[in-house]
Formats: sequence, structure tokens, C-alpha cells
Amino acid sequence: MARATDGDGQPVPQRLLAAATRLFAERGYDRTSVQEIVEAAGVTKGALYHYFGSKDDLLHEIYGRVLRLQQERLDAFADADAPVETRLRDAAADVVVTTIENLDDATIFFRSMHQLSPEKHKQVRAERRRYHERFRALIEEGQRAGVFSPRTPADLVVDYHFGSVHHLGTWYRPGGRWAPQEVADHLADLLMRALRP
Amino acid sequence: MARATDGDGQPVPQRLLAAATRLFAERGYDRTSVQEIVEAAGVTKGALYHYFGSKDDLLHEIYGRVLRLQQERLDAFADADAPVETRLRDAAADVVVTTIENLDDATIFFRSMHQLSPEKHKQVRAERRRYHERFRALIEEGQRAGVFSPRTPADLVVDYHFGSVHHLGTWYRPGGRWAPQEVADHLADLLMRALRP
Amino acid sequence: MARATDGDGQPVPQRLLAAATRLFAERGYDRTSVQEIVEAAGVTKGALYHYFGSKDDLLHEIYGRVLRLQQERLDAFADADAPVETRLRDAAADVVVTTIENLDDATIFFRSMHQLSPEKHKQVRAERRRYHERFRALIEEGQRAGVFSPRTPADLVVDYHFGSVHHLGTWYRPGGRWAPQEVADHLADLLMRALRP
Amino acid sequence: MARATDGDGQPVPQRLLAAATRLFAERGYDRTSVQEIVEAAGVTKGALYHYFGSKDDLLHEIYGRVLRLQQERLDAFADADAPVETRLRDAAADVVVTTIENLDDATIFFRSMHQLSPEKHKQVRAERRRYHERFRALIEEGQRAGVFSPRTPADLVVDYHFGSVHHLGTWYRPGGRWAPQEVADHLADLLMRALRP
DNA sequence: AATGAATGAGCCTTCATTCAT
DNA sequence: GATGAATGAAGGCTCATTCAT
Repeated sequence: MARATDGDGQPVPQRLLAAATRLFAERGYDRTSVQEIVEAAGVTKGALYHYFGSKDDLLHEIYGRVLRLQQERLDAFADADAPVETRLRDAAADVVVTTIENLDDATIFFRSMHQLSPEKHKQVRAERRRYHERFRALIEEGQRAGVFSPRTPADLVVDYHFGSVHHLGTWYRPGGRWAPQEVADHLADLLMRALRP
Repeated sequence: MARATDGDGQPVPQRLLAAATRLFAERGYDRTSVQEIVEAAGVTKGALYHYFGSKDDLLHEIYGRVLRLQQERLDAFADADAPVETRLRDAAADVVVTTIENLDDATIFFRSMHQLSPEKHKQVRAERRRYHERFRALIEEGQRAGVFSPRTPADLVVDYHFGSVHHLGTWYRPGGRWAPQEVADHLADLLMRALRP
Repeated sequence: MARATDGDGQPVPQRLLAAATRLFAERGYDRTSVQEIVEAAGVTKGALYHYFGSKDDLLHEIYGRVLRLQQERLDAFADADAPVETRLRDAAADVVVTTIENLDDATIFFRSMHQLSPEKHKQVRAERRRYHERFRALIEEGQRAGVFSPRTPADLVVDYHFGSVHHLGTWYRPGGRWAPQEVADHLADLLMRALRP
Repeated sequence: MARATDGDGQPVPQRLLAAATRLFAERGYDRTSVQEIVEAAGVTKGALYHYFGSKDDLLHEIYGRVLRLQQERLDAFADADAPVETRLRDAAADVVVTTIENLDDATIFFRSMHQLSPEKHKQVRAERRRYHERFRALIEEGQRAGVFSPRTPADLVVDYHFGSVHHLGTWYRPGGRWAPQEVADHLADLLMRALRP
């Protein structure tokens, strides 16, 4: 096989994905040209289209990566052997840390969904839905158990918390005032206090 | 004078702005062509460029409209003659209602900021900052007064709440499960409960 | 209005059509680039797409021109007040002369039909069918009247004659051995003799 | 030796040629990609370029196959020991049957000649010329012998008949109204009657 | 106040071909 | 004999903007 890596040691598809992620987050999907991506990755357009069917595929790949990671982590926390308050709090804090640690992915995730092809858009929405529902189930469990207030419908609580996660890309800057874990603790704290009976 | 309005009675610039708002929200700024805007508004390209210097100007105009409206409403609630809990709660609920009632504007606002020219982008950020600070001041006032818990830095509380406002465009659908006011009450409620000492 | 003609006095759309016709005949539709067409016409790509929706539209326009012309001429001869032998012979000779006089159009017509979009292809086939049927009706009229031999089904006779018209683009060269009218007389003669009872 | 055939038993070059023939006839030479050919043949690009120097070579091979076959058959009929009317009639009918039985080849032959490289194009024209001349000689022989009318120059007669052969790909559909032999008989019949003194 | 023809730069994608293995 | 990653050139098309009228 012809070499699929170069000086920096990473395979071509990964290099392309990394370049695309950075650029999509920086200037938006529509404002990033395929030319810019291949230049940043140090390959030619032909190479990109050898591995990806379209620019849209690149975006879809990024979505897949985010969805896989987040679902995996949520599942791990939700399945833990611990009281529901602990499980929810840990999951709520973890999604903040994970989002900050992959801020480019997250920025793209929330901003570019409608730039996917309709078909891929639908698929992503469906997977996102599964995630939402797992999180909601945790809240409802606590509400039924009486450890969380039942006043607010669990769906709204999920959207409240994920609004703040969604929003991180807008204001959080690495190296700024707060470490990721601090932000995570504060936001999880706000959620838990809002849910006190 | 040559007509500046047509059958539907609105002046040309307003018609253009209305068409642009709908289209930008529906398919994004970059995916909306000037041609589509003028067709939707029932005028020609020449007319658009007579009233607006560029496509970017249209977007900027929409930003101005949102910023003006939100600042105005926040100021009104924050200046009211009432206890700080009431003022914050009313402002927090009102921004939700106002956002839902202008969901296209809000969708554009949060999604298209980086598509403004750098100069206009900066200006919008500055105005947004003023808004953020007014809101934060309210929270800090309550924290100093001891009616809100001082545990979470006020800046983070503001971002927490505005995350959920930002997020509305993603999930809220008019005519769906909840009326605007219900959502507003629930979200303001969550905020107030999270702030309980 | 901005000028739609230039030094050579013809409007831009006509210039584009003329350039496209020459190039499509010379090197084929797929081998002719839009860039080459606009260069030959002395305009820019933007101008082409201002008047034509696609490269395919240009081709379709040429088809329309040929179909209109041929149908018009066939109708004129077929409707004439003369014996059927005369009407058929005149029509058969005329289509040869007209084809030779518009040899580029004809070359494109017979060679590029399958390069039209499926929808336009269908439409062209339908109009071509009408033409074929008018011609066939003339032959059947003569067969019923006993002035033409009924041995060969009229459909096949039409295809026989049109095969030779179709073929002209392959071998006929202006300024060569035969004048258009001579070829037309010979080919019409062959048809009439083949039809003798 | 490594296999040069696979499950379907045919050697790789033949499989490639068969796939190319079908695809070229179906959608045209320029619209068929090398990738599509190798997929249809169930091999890889490397294999194609191992056996053929270029895409153009495939086309040339198809031309060679058609030319060889037609010349062979014409020679057989023309050299037969029979009266000239019989020899011409048989040759004229045979080329129709042979063309119909290899309709893909014929479609490609008449439609794609200008897509050969200039050099190969010239070579094919030369071989085609030889074929034309052999056919013409037959007609001139009959004209000199007085069994065919001398009114029409033999060259034009050849083009008249071959126009109809050329045209077969446009309208003939296997399994349609006429069997190949019927069409051949009718078209040869038309030719012979047109040549009656 | 408004038109709409025309520009020119750039966009995503395709593709025949090469070559190290 | 055969692979398939990679190239590089070109292709059709879009679009914000300008400008003579």
C-alpha cells in the first residue's frame, strides 16, 4: 500500500478529520472550503475524496464521534451502582468536562446540525434523542423516588441543563478564569439545587 | 413618489428584513442567497442594494433589532420597584417569552454571530456584554442581600440561564406541548430554586 | 438595460447559442466545456448562467430550434395542394437540404440526444415522434392510393429515409463533390424508386 | 499462475471489454467512468491498466472488433459465387442482422468515433473507407452490368443504405415488433427496388 | 427609486492515470 | 498479476456585488 501517513505520523483520514474539525469550529462549516481543509491536512483534494464521499461526510463523521463519546460516558455514569443523586450529578458534571475537553467538536455539534444532508440530519437527531431520553430517565427516577422535586417536567430540566452545555462553546475559553472541572462542578451544582424537593 | 410599498402594504425595507429573517432562520445565513431574499420579498436585487449596503447589513440589522428589544425589556424589569427576587424572576421569565415570540430572530442571533463581519461582530459582542452584565448585577445584588446563595459565581449563573434561552431554538416548537408562558415559568422557577440559599 | 450586444452586434444569448452549436458539433457535448463556450462567445460564465439555467439548457435550446424548423417545413410540404407523390418527394428532398444547411444542428441532434436530462430527452422524443408520424402518414396515404408499393411497412420506410438524413453529418462536407440540392434530389429519387409499386 | 478468470469463467480482459461495451452503449463513452467499468467487471483499476493502456484503448478495441466482423462478413458475401444482385442483396441484409445482433457495438461505433484519439480516429476512418469501397464496388459492378440503374452515383447509394444501418441503434428494440431478419429483408428489399433499372 | 445584465472569484466534485508495493 | 492510495487538472455551477440606465 502507498503510505497513508506522512511526517507527522498520523494516517491521512485522521489528519483530514482533525483539520476539518478545527476549521469548522473556527469559521463554520459553510465558510470552510474543501481547499482549506486539504491544505491544512497537507494532502490534495483527490485524497480527501478518496476517503470521504463529500464535505458533508466529514461533518457527519464528526457528529458520529461526538455522539459515540457522549453516549458512552452517559451510559457509564447512569449504569453505575450508586444513589440516583450521585449518578445524575456525576453525569451532569462529566458532560461538561467532556464538552470542554472537545470544545471544537461541541461547537460544531450544536451549530452545524442543519448543514447536514436531510437524511444524515434525521439520523443524528434520532441518536441525540436517545441520549436525551437516557438523561431524562435519570431525572424521572429521582422524581419518583422523591429525592428530586417533581415540579418541573423532566424534559424541561434536561433541556435546561443541556442549554448550558450547548452554550459553553460561546463563552468558555481554555486557560481562562475557570478550569473545566470547576465549571462542571458549578453547573452540576446548580442543577442539583434546582432539583431539591 | 415611486411606491415603496406594495400590495401587502409594508415598506420595501421591512419586507426585505422580514424575508431575510425567515430565510436565515430556516436555512442559515450562508445558505440563503440574495436572490432568494429578493424573490421572497417580491422586489429586485437593485432594490435591496438601494436600502442595504450588503447582505451582511441585513444580518446586522436583525441583530440590532434583537439586541434593542431584549435590552429594553431587561432594563424595564430590572428597574422596576420590587424586591430583587421578583425583578430577577420576572426578567428571567420574560426573556424566555420574548425569545419564543421571536424565535426566528433568536435562532439567527445565536447561530450566525460568526458570520458577521469582524467589525460588526465585535460591536454585537460588546452590546451583548452590556446585557449580560445588567443581568449579572441583579444576581449579585441578591447574593449580597442574602436572598440568593453566593455559592455559584454570578457570571456562571447568567450563562447557565442563558444557555437554556439559547437552546430554545433547538427544541421549542410553537403549537407543541407547552405554551411560551409555561416554559418561561418553569425555566425561571428552575433558576430561582437553584439560587435558593 | 446594460448592453446585451457587443461589437459583433448580436445579443448575448444568440452569441452563446451560436458558439455552443459550433463547438458541440465540432467536438461533442461532453467534450465542450462551459469555459470554451463563453470564451468563444466573448462573455463570462456568469453571463451564460444569467440566460441559461445549465449547460443542458443550451443543448435543449438547440433541439428546440431544429425541431421547430423541421416540423414547420414538413407541415408546409405535407399540406400542399399536390398529388401525394409530389408532396412526399418534395418533403423528402427538403429535409435533406435543410439538414445540410444546418449541418451543425443536425449533427448535434442525432448524436447528443442521450446527453439531455431524462426529462428533456423524453420531451424531445415525443416531438420527434410527431414528426415521424406526419411523414409516415404521407407514405401510408400513397400506399392506400396505390401509387406506392405496400410491401414495406411505412414505419420502416420512414426509418430508412431518415437514416440517410441522420447519416449526412457523417460524410457530407460543404464545398465537396455535391451541392446540397443534388444530394437531396438523389436521395429523394432513391426513396421514390424504392416505393414504386 | 494467478487466476485471470473468476467465478463467471471469462478471462479478465474479456470481462472488462464486455462491461465497457455495455456501459458505453448505455450511457456514452464520456459518461462512463473507469471506476464504473471495473466495478461492473468485478476487478480493480490496477487490473484494467494492466491489460489496457487507457480508457481510449478499450474503445479502440471495440472498434477493432466491429470492423473485423463487418469486413469479414462483407468479404464473404461479396466473394460468393452468385449473380451480383444476389451478392449485394445478401450483403445488404446481412449487415442489418449483424448490426442488430451486436447493437451495443454498433451504437458505440456510430456515436463515439470522435471520442477516439485523433490518431486512432484516423485509423478507424481508413478501415471504414475500405469497407465502404468494397460495398460500392458491388453496386458499380451491377450498374456496369446493367442490372442496377446507373442514375444514382454508387457512393450515394452506399451512404443511403448505411444511413439506415447507422440509424438502427436509434429505433430498433430487441423483442419489439420485428425480428432482425424481417428488418433486414425489408431494408435490403428497399435497396434492391431503389436500384431497379 | 429601481432595474437586471454582467462580472469574477470561488465552490464542491469528478476522473483518468500513476506508482510503490 | 494486481492493488488502491494519491494526484492534479478540469468541470459545471453559484453568488454577492456593481453599474449604466
